[in-house]
Amino acid sequence: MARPTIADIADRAGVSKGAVSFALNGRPGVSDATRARILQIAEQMSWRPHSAARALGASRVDSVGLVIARPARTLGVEPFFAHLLSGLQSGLSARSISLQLLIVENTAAEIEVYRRWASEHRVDGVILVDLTVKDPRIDALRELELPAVVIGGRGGKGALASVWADDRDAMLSIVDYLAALGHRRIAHVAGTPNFQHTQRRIRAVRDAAPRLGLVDAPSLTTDFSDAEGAATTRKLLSQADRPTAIVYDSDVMAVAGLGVAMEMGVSVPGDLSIVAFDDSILTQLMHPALTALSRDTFEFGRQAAEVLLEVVADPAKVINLRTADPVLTVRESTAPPATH
Amino acid sequence: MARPTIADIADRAGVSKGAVSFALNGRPGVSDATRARILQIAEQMSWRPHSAARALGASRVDSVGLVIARPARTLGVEPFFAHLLSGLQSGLSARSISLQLLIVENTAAEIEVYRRWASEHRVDGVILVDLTVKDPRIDALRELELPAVVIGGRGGKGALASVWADDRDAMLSIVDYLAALGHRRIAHVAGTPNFQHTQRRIRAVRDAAPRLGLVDAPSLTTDFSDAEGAATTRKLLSQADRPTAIVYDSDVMAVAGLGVAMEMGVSVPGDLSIVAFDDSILTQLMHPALTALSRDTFEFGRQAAEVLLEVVADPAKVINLRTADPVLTVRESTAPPATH
DNA sequence: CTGAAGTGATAAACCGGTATAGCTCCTGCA
DNA sequence: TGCAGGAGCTATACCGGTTTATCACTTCAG
Repeated sequence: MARPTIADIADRAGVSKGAVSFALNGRPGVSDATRARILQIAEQMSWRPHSAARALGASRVDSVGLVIARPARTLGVEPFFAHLLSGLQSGLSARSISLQLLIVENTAAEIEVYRRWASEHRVDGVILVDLTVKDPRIDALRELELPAVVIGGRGGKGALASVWADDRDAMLSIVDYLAALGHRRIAHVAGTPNFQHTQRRIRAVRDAAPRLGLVDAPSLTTDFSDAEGAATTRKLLSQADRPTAIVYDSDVMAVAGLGVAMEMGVSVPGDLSIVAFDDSILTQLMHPALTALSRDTFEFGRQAAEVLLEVVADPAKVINLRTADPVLTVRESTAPPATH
Repeated sequence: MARPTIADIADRAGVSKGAVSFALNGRPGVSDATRARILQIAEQMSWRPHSAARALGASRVDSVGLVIARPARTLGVEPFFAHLLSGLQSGLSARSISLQLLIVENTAAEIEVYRRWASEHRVDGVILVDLTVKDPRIDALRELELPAVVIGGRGGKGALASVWADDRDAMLSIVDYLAALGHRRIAHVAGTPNFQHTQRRIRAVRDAAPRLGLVDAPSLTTDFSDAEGAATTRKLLSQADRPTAIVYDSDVMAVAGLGVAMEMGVSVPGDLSIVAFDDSILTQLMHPALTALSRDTFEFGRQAAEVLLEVVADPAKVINLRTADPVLTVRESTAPPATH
């Protein structure tokens, strides 16, 4: 017999389909002896529930979705998503819930996917990444009544559950460290301005500047690409009063920045300190290796999965979980500024 | 009405459920007029099929799976999977088939996933990557009767469909180019020896050596990590007769190798030419930018998706599709060897 | 004029589970 | 002795589609 159904098990055990269902789902209604017998037969026939049948009856599909709205070209270089995925799966596998992944070009397409998933009952809930200012996805998901958890930002006014890290504190820890080394001209090469976390990081730099006596602390926004990271660095290093330290919002941009420094004959960390707001193997492949802020992205994903499952189980619940703070891993790209 | 079913549509149209099903699936049994009316009502009620219900009835779930058996840590740096995913989706989205992604630690876990997916009817077929010599997954999938397409290798003796690129020709194009530049001492830092493509590349180097008059052409295997890439490079460059050119099986190892060369005072491309057997943004971030073999991974994924859908539709079909040959993108890391 | 074939539809079975109403014992208590 | 109540199980409806058997009716060939 290729793929046994509960009817087959019921036959063999000499009981009804209902009894088998009760036994397999650990609910009352069968004696311990019968339950044991049924479980043994199921095991022996290597029975597994047909996911579609279960979904149809129980109106849950044991599957959650993740849509990433970024051009594929910029993906993959950053290990962020790979780690996040692993973490998510680790959190989901406990209850053997599967993950649907979709990469789309933009937010409009992403919302369209949610709409389709909701109407086709393909997922029980979704995970939101790259939260933007006034993010249209929040309203869309609420309207669709699709359970969701936001990663890396707050889910709007009491709307969606979220798992977030404190970007502000993280950025402050970087700027504090650089200031302690003696830097007073610190620049910030930021990401896309419409991302919430970009805004928070920019604000953190701006707010810290007076307290630390920074002469100048500009935040320049980019599109997160290596090209703009390089171009912005070139601009910064061409100024009369060039910064003695630059903080990059991503490791890719930091690497691009390092390349520009070398190309312009600016020594790192002698003339310029570099910090990446994100860690990966990239930062360690460089010479000098880059000082970077390490986040436990795997754990991040794991927690997000758990929160999502809670929200799926009880959509009324609103959870805002703050994860462990990221830590600054100091390597070779930071040093006190040259005295002149 | 939140989520209309075909019964609702049938009510409104004044026909039976069956007629609605026929109309929506474009099969005979209803008149053109009725069909048009039903389609219009469905559209107006923004009806979408309930995926589980359809799966249960039609015994296909419109979903395929991809399992990647690699530690998450080594993923993500290479954009290979991100591009492959996008390509796969592009090929699947046409028939709105969704993709299940799972990252696991090893092949045993991967096979376990296939077993589960098959018995739970979660996917119609799977995509296999990282084919090894005597790959146990092939037999497992055949036994499970799960349609599959192999990416980057042949699917065994007439067993599984495959989409593959010619690694041998690609490697030859690299070695030919280096030999034409004048290099006679060429080393090959290969990946894991149990991967089929590693074997093919090693064989290609070995076979080409006599024809090109290479003095020495060792292939050294690694675990694909930056650490082993660096260590192997260190060993090669410490030899009395060090190679004047090194070909790396991955871009990450090539970057690590470049770092070692710099650290040992070996100038690139003056004293050493470097080629990466895989392209990505990484190679372009370096100084010098690395000469690399570019493959159209997106297209690769798209074709794999199409082949898989054909195999799902007709499991008896065996397709072996050879994709476009990769091309060598020459950048700054290759030059004729120094004369001494 | 009759029978065969074709068209456009319906009703009902079915896919493989879950949920529920109801039935049969058995036990305990008044 | 009677009856409430619970344990243990069965029968059946149901989820939302697909598929098949069947049927009424038209058309057309013989």
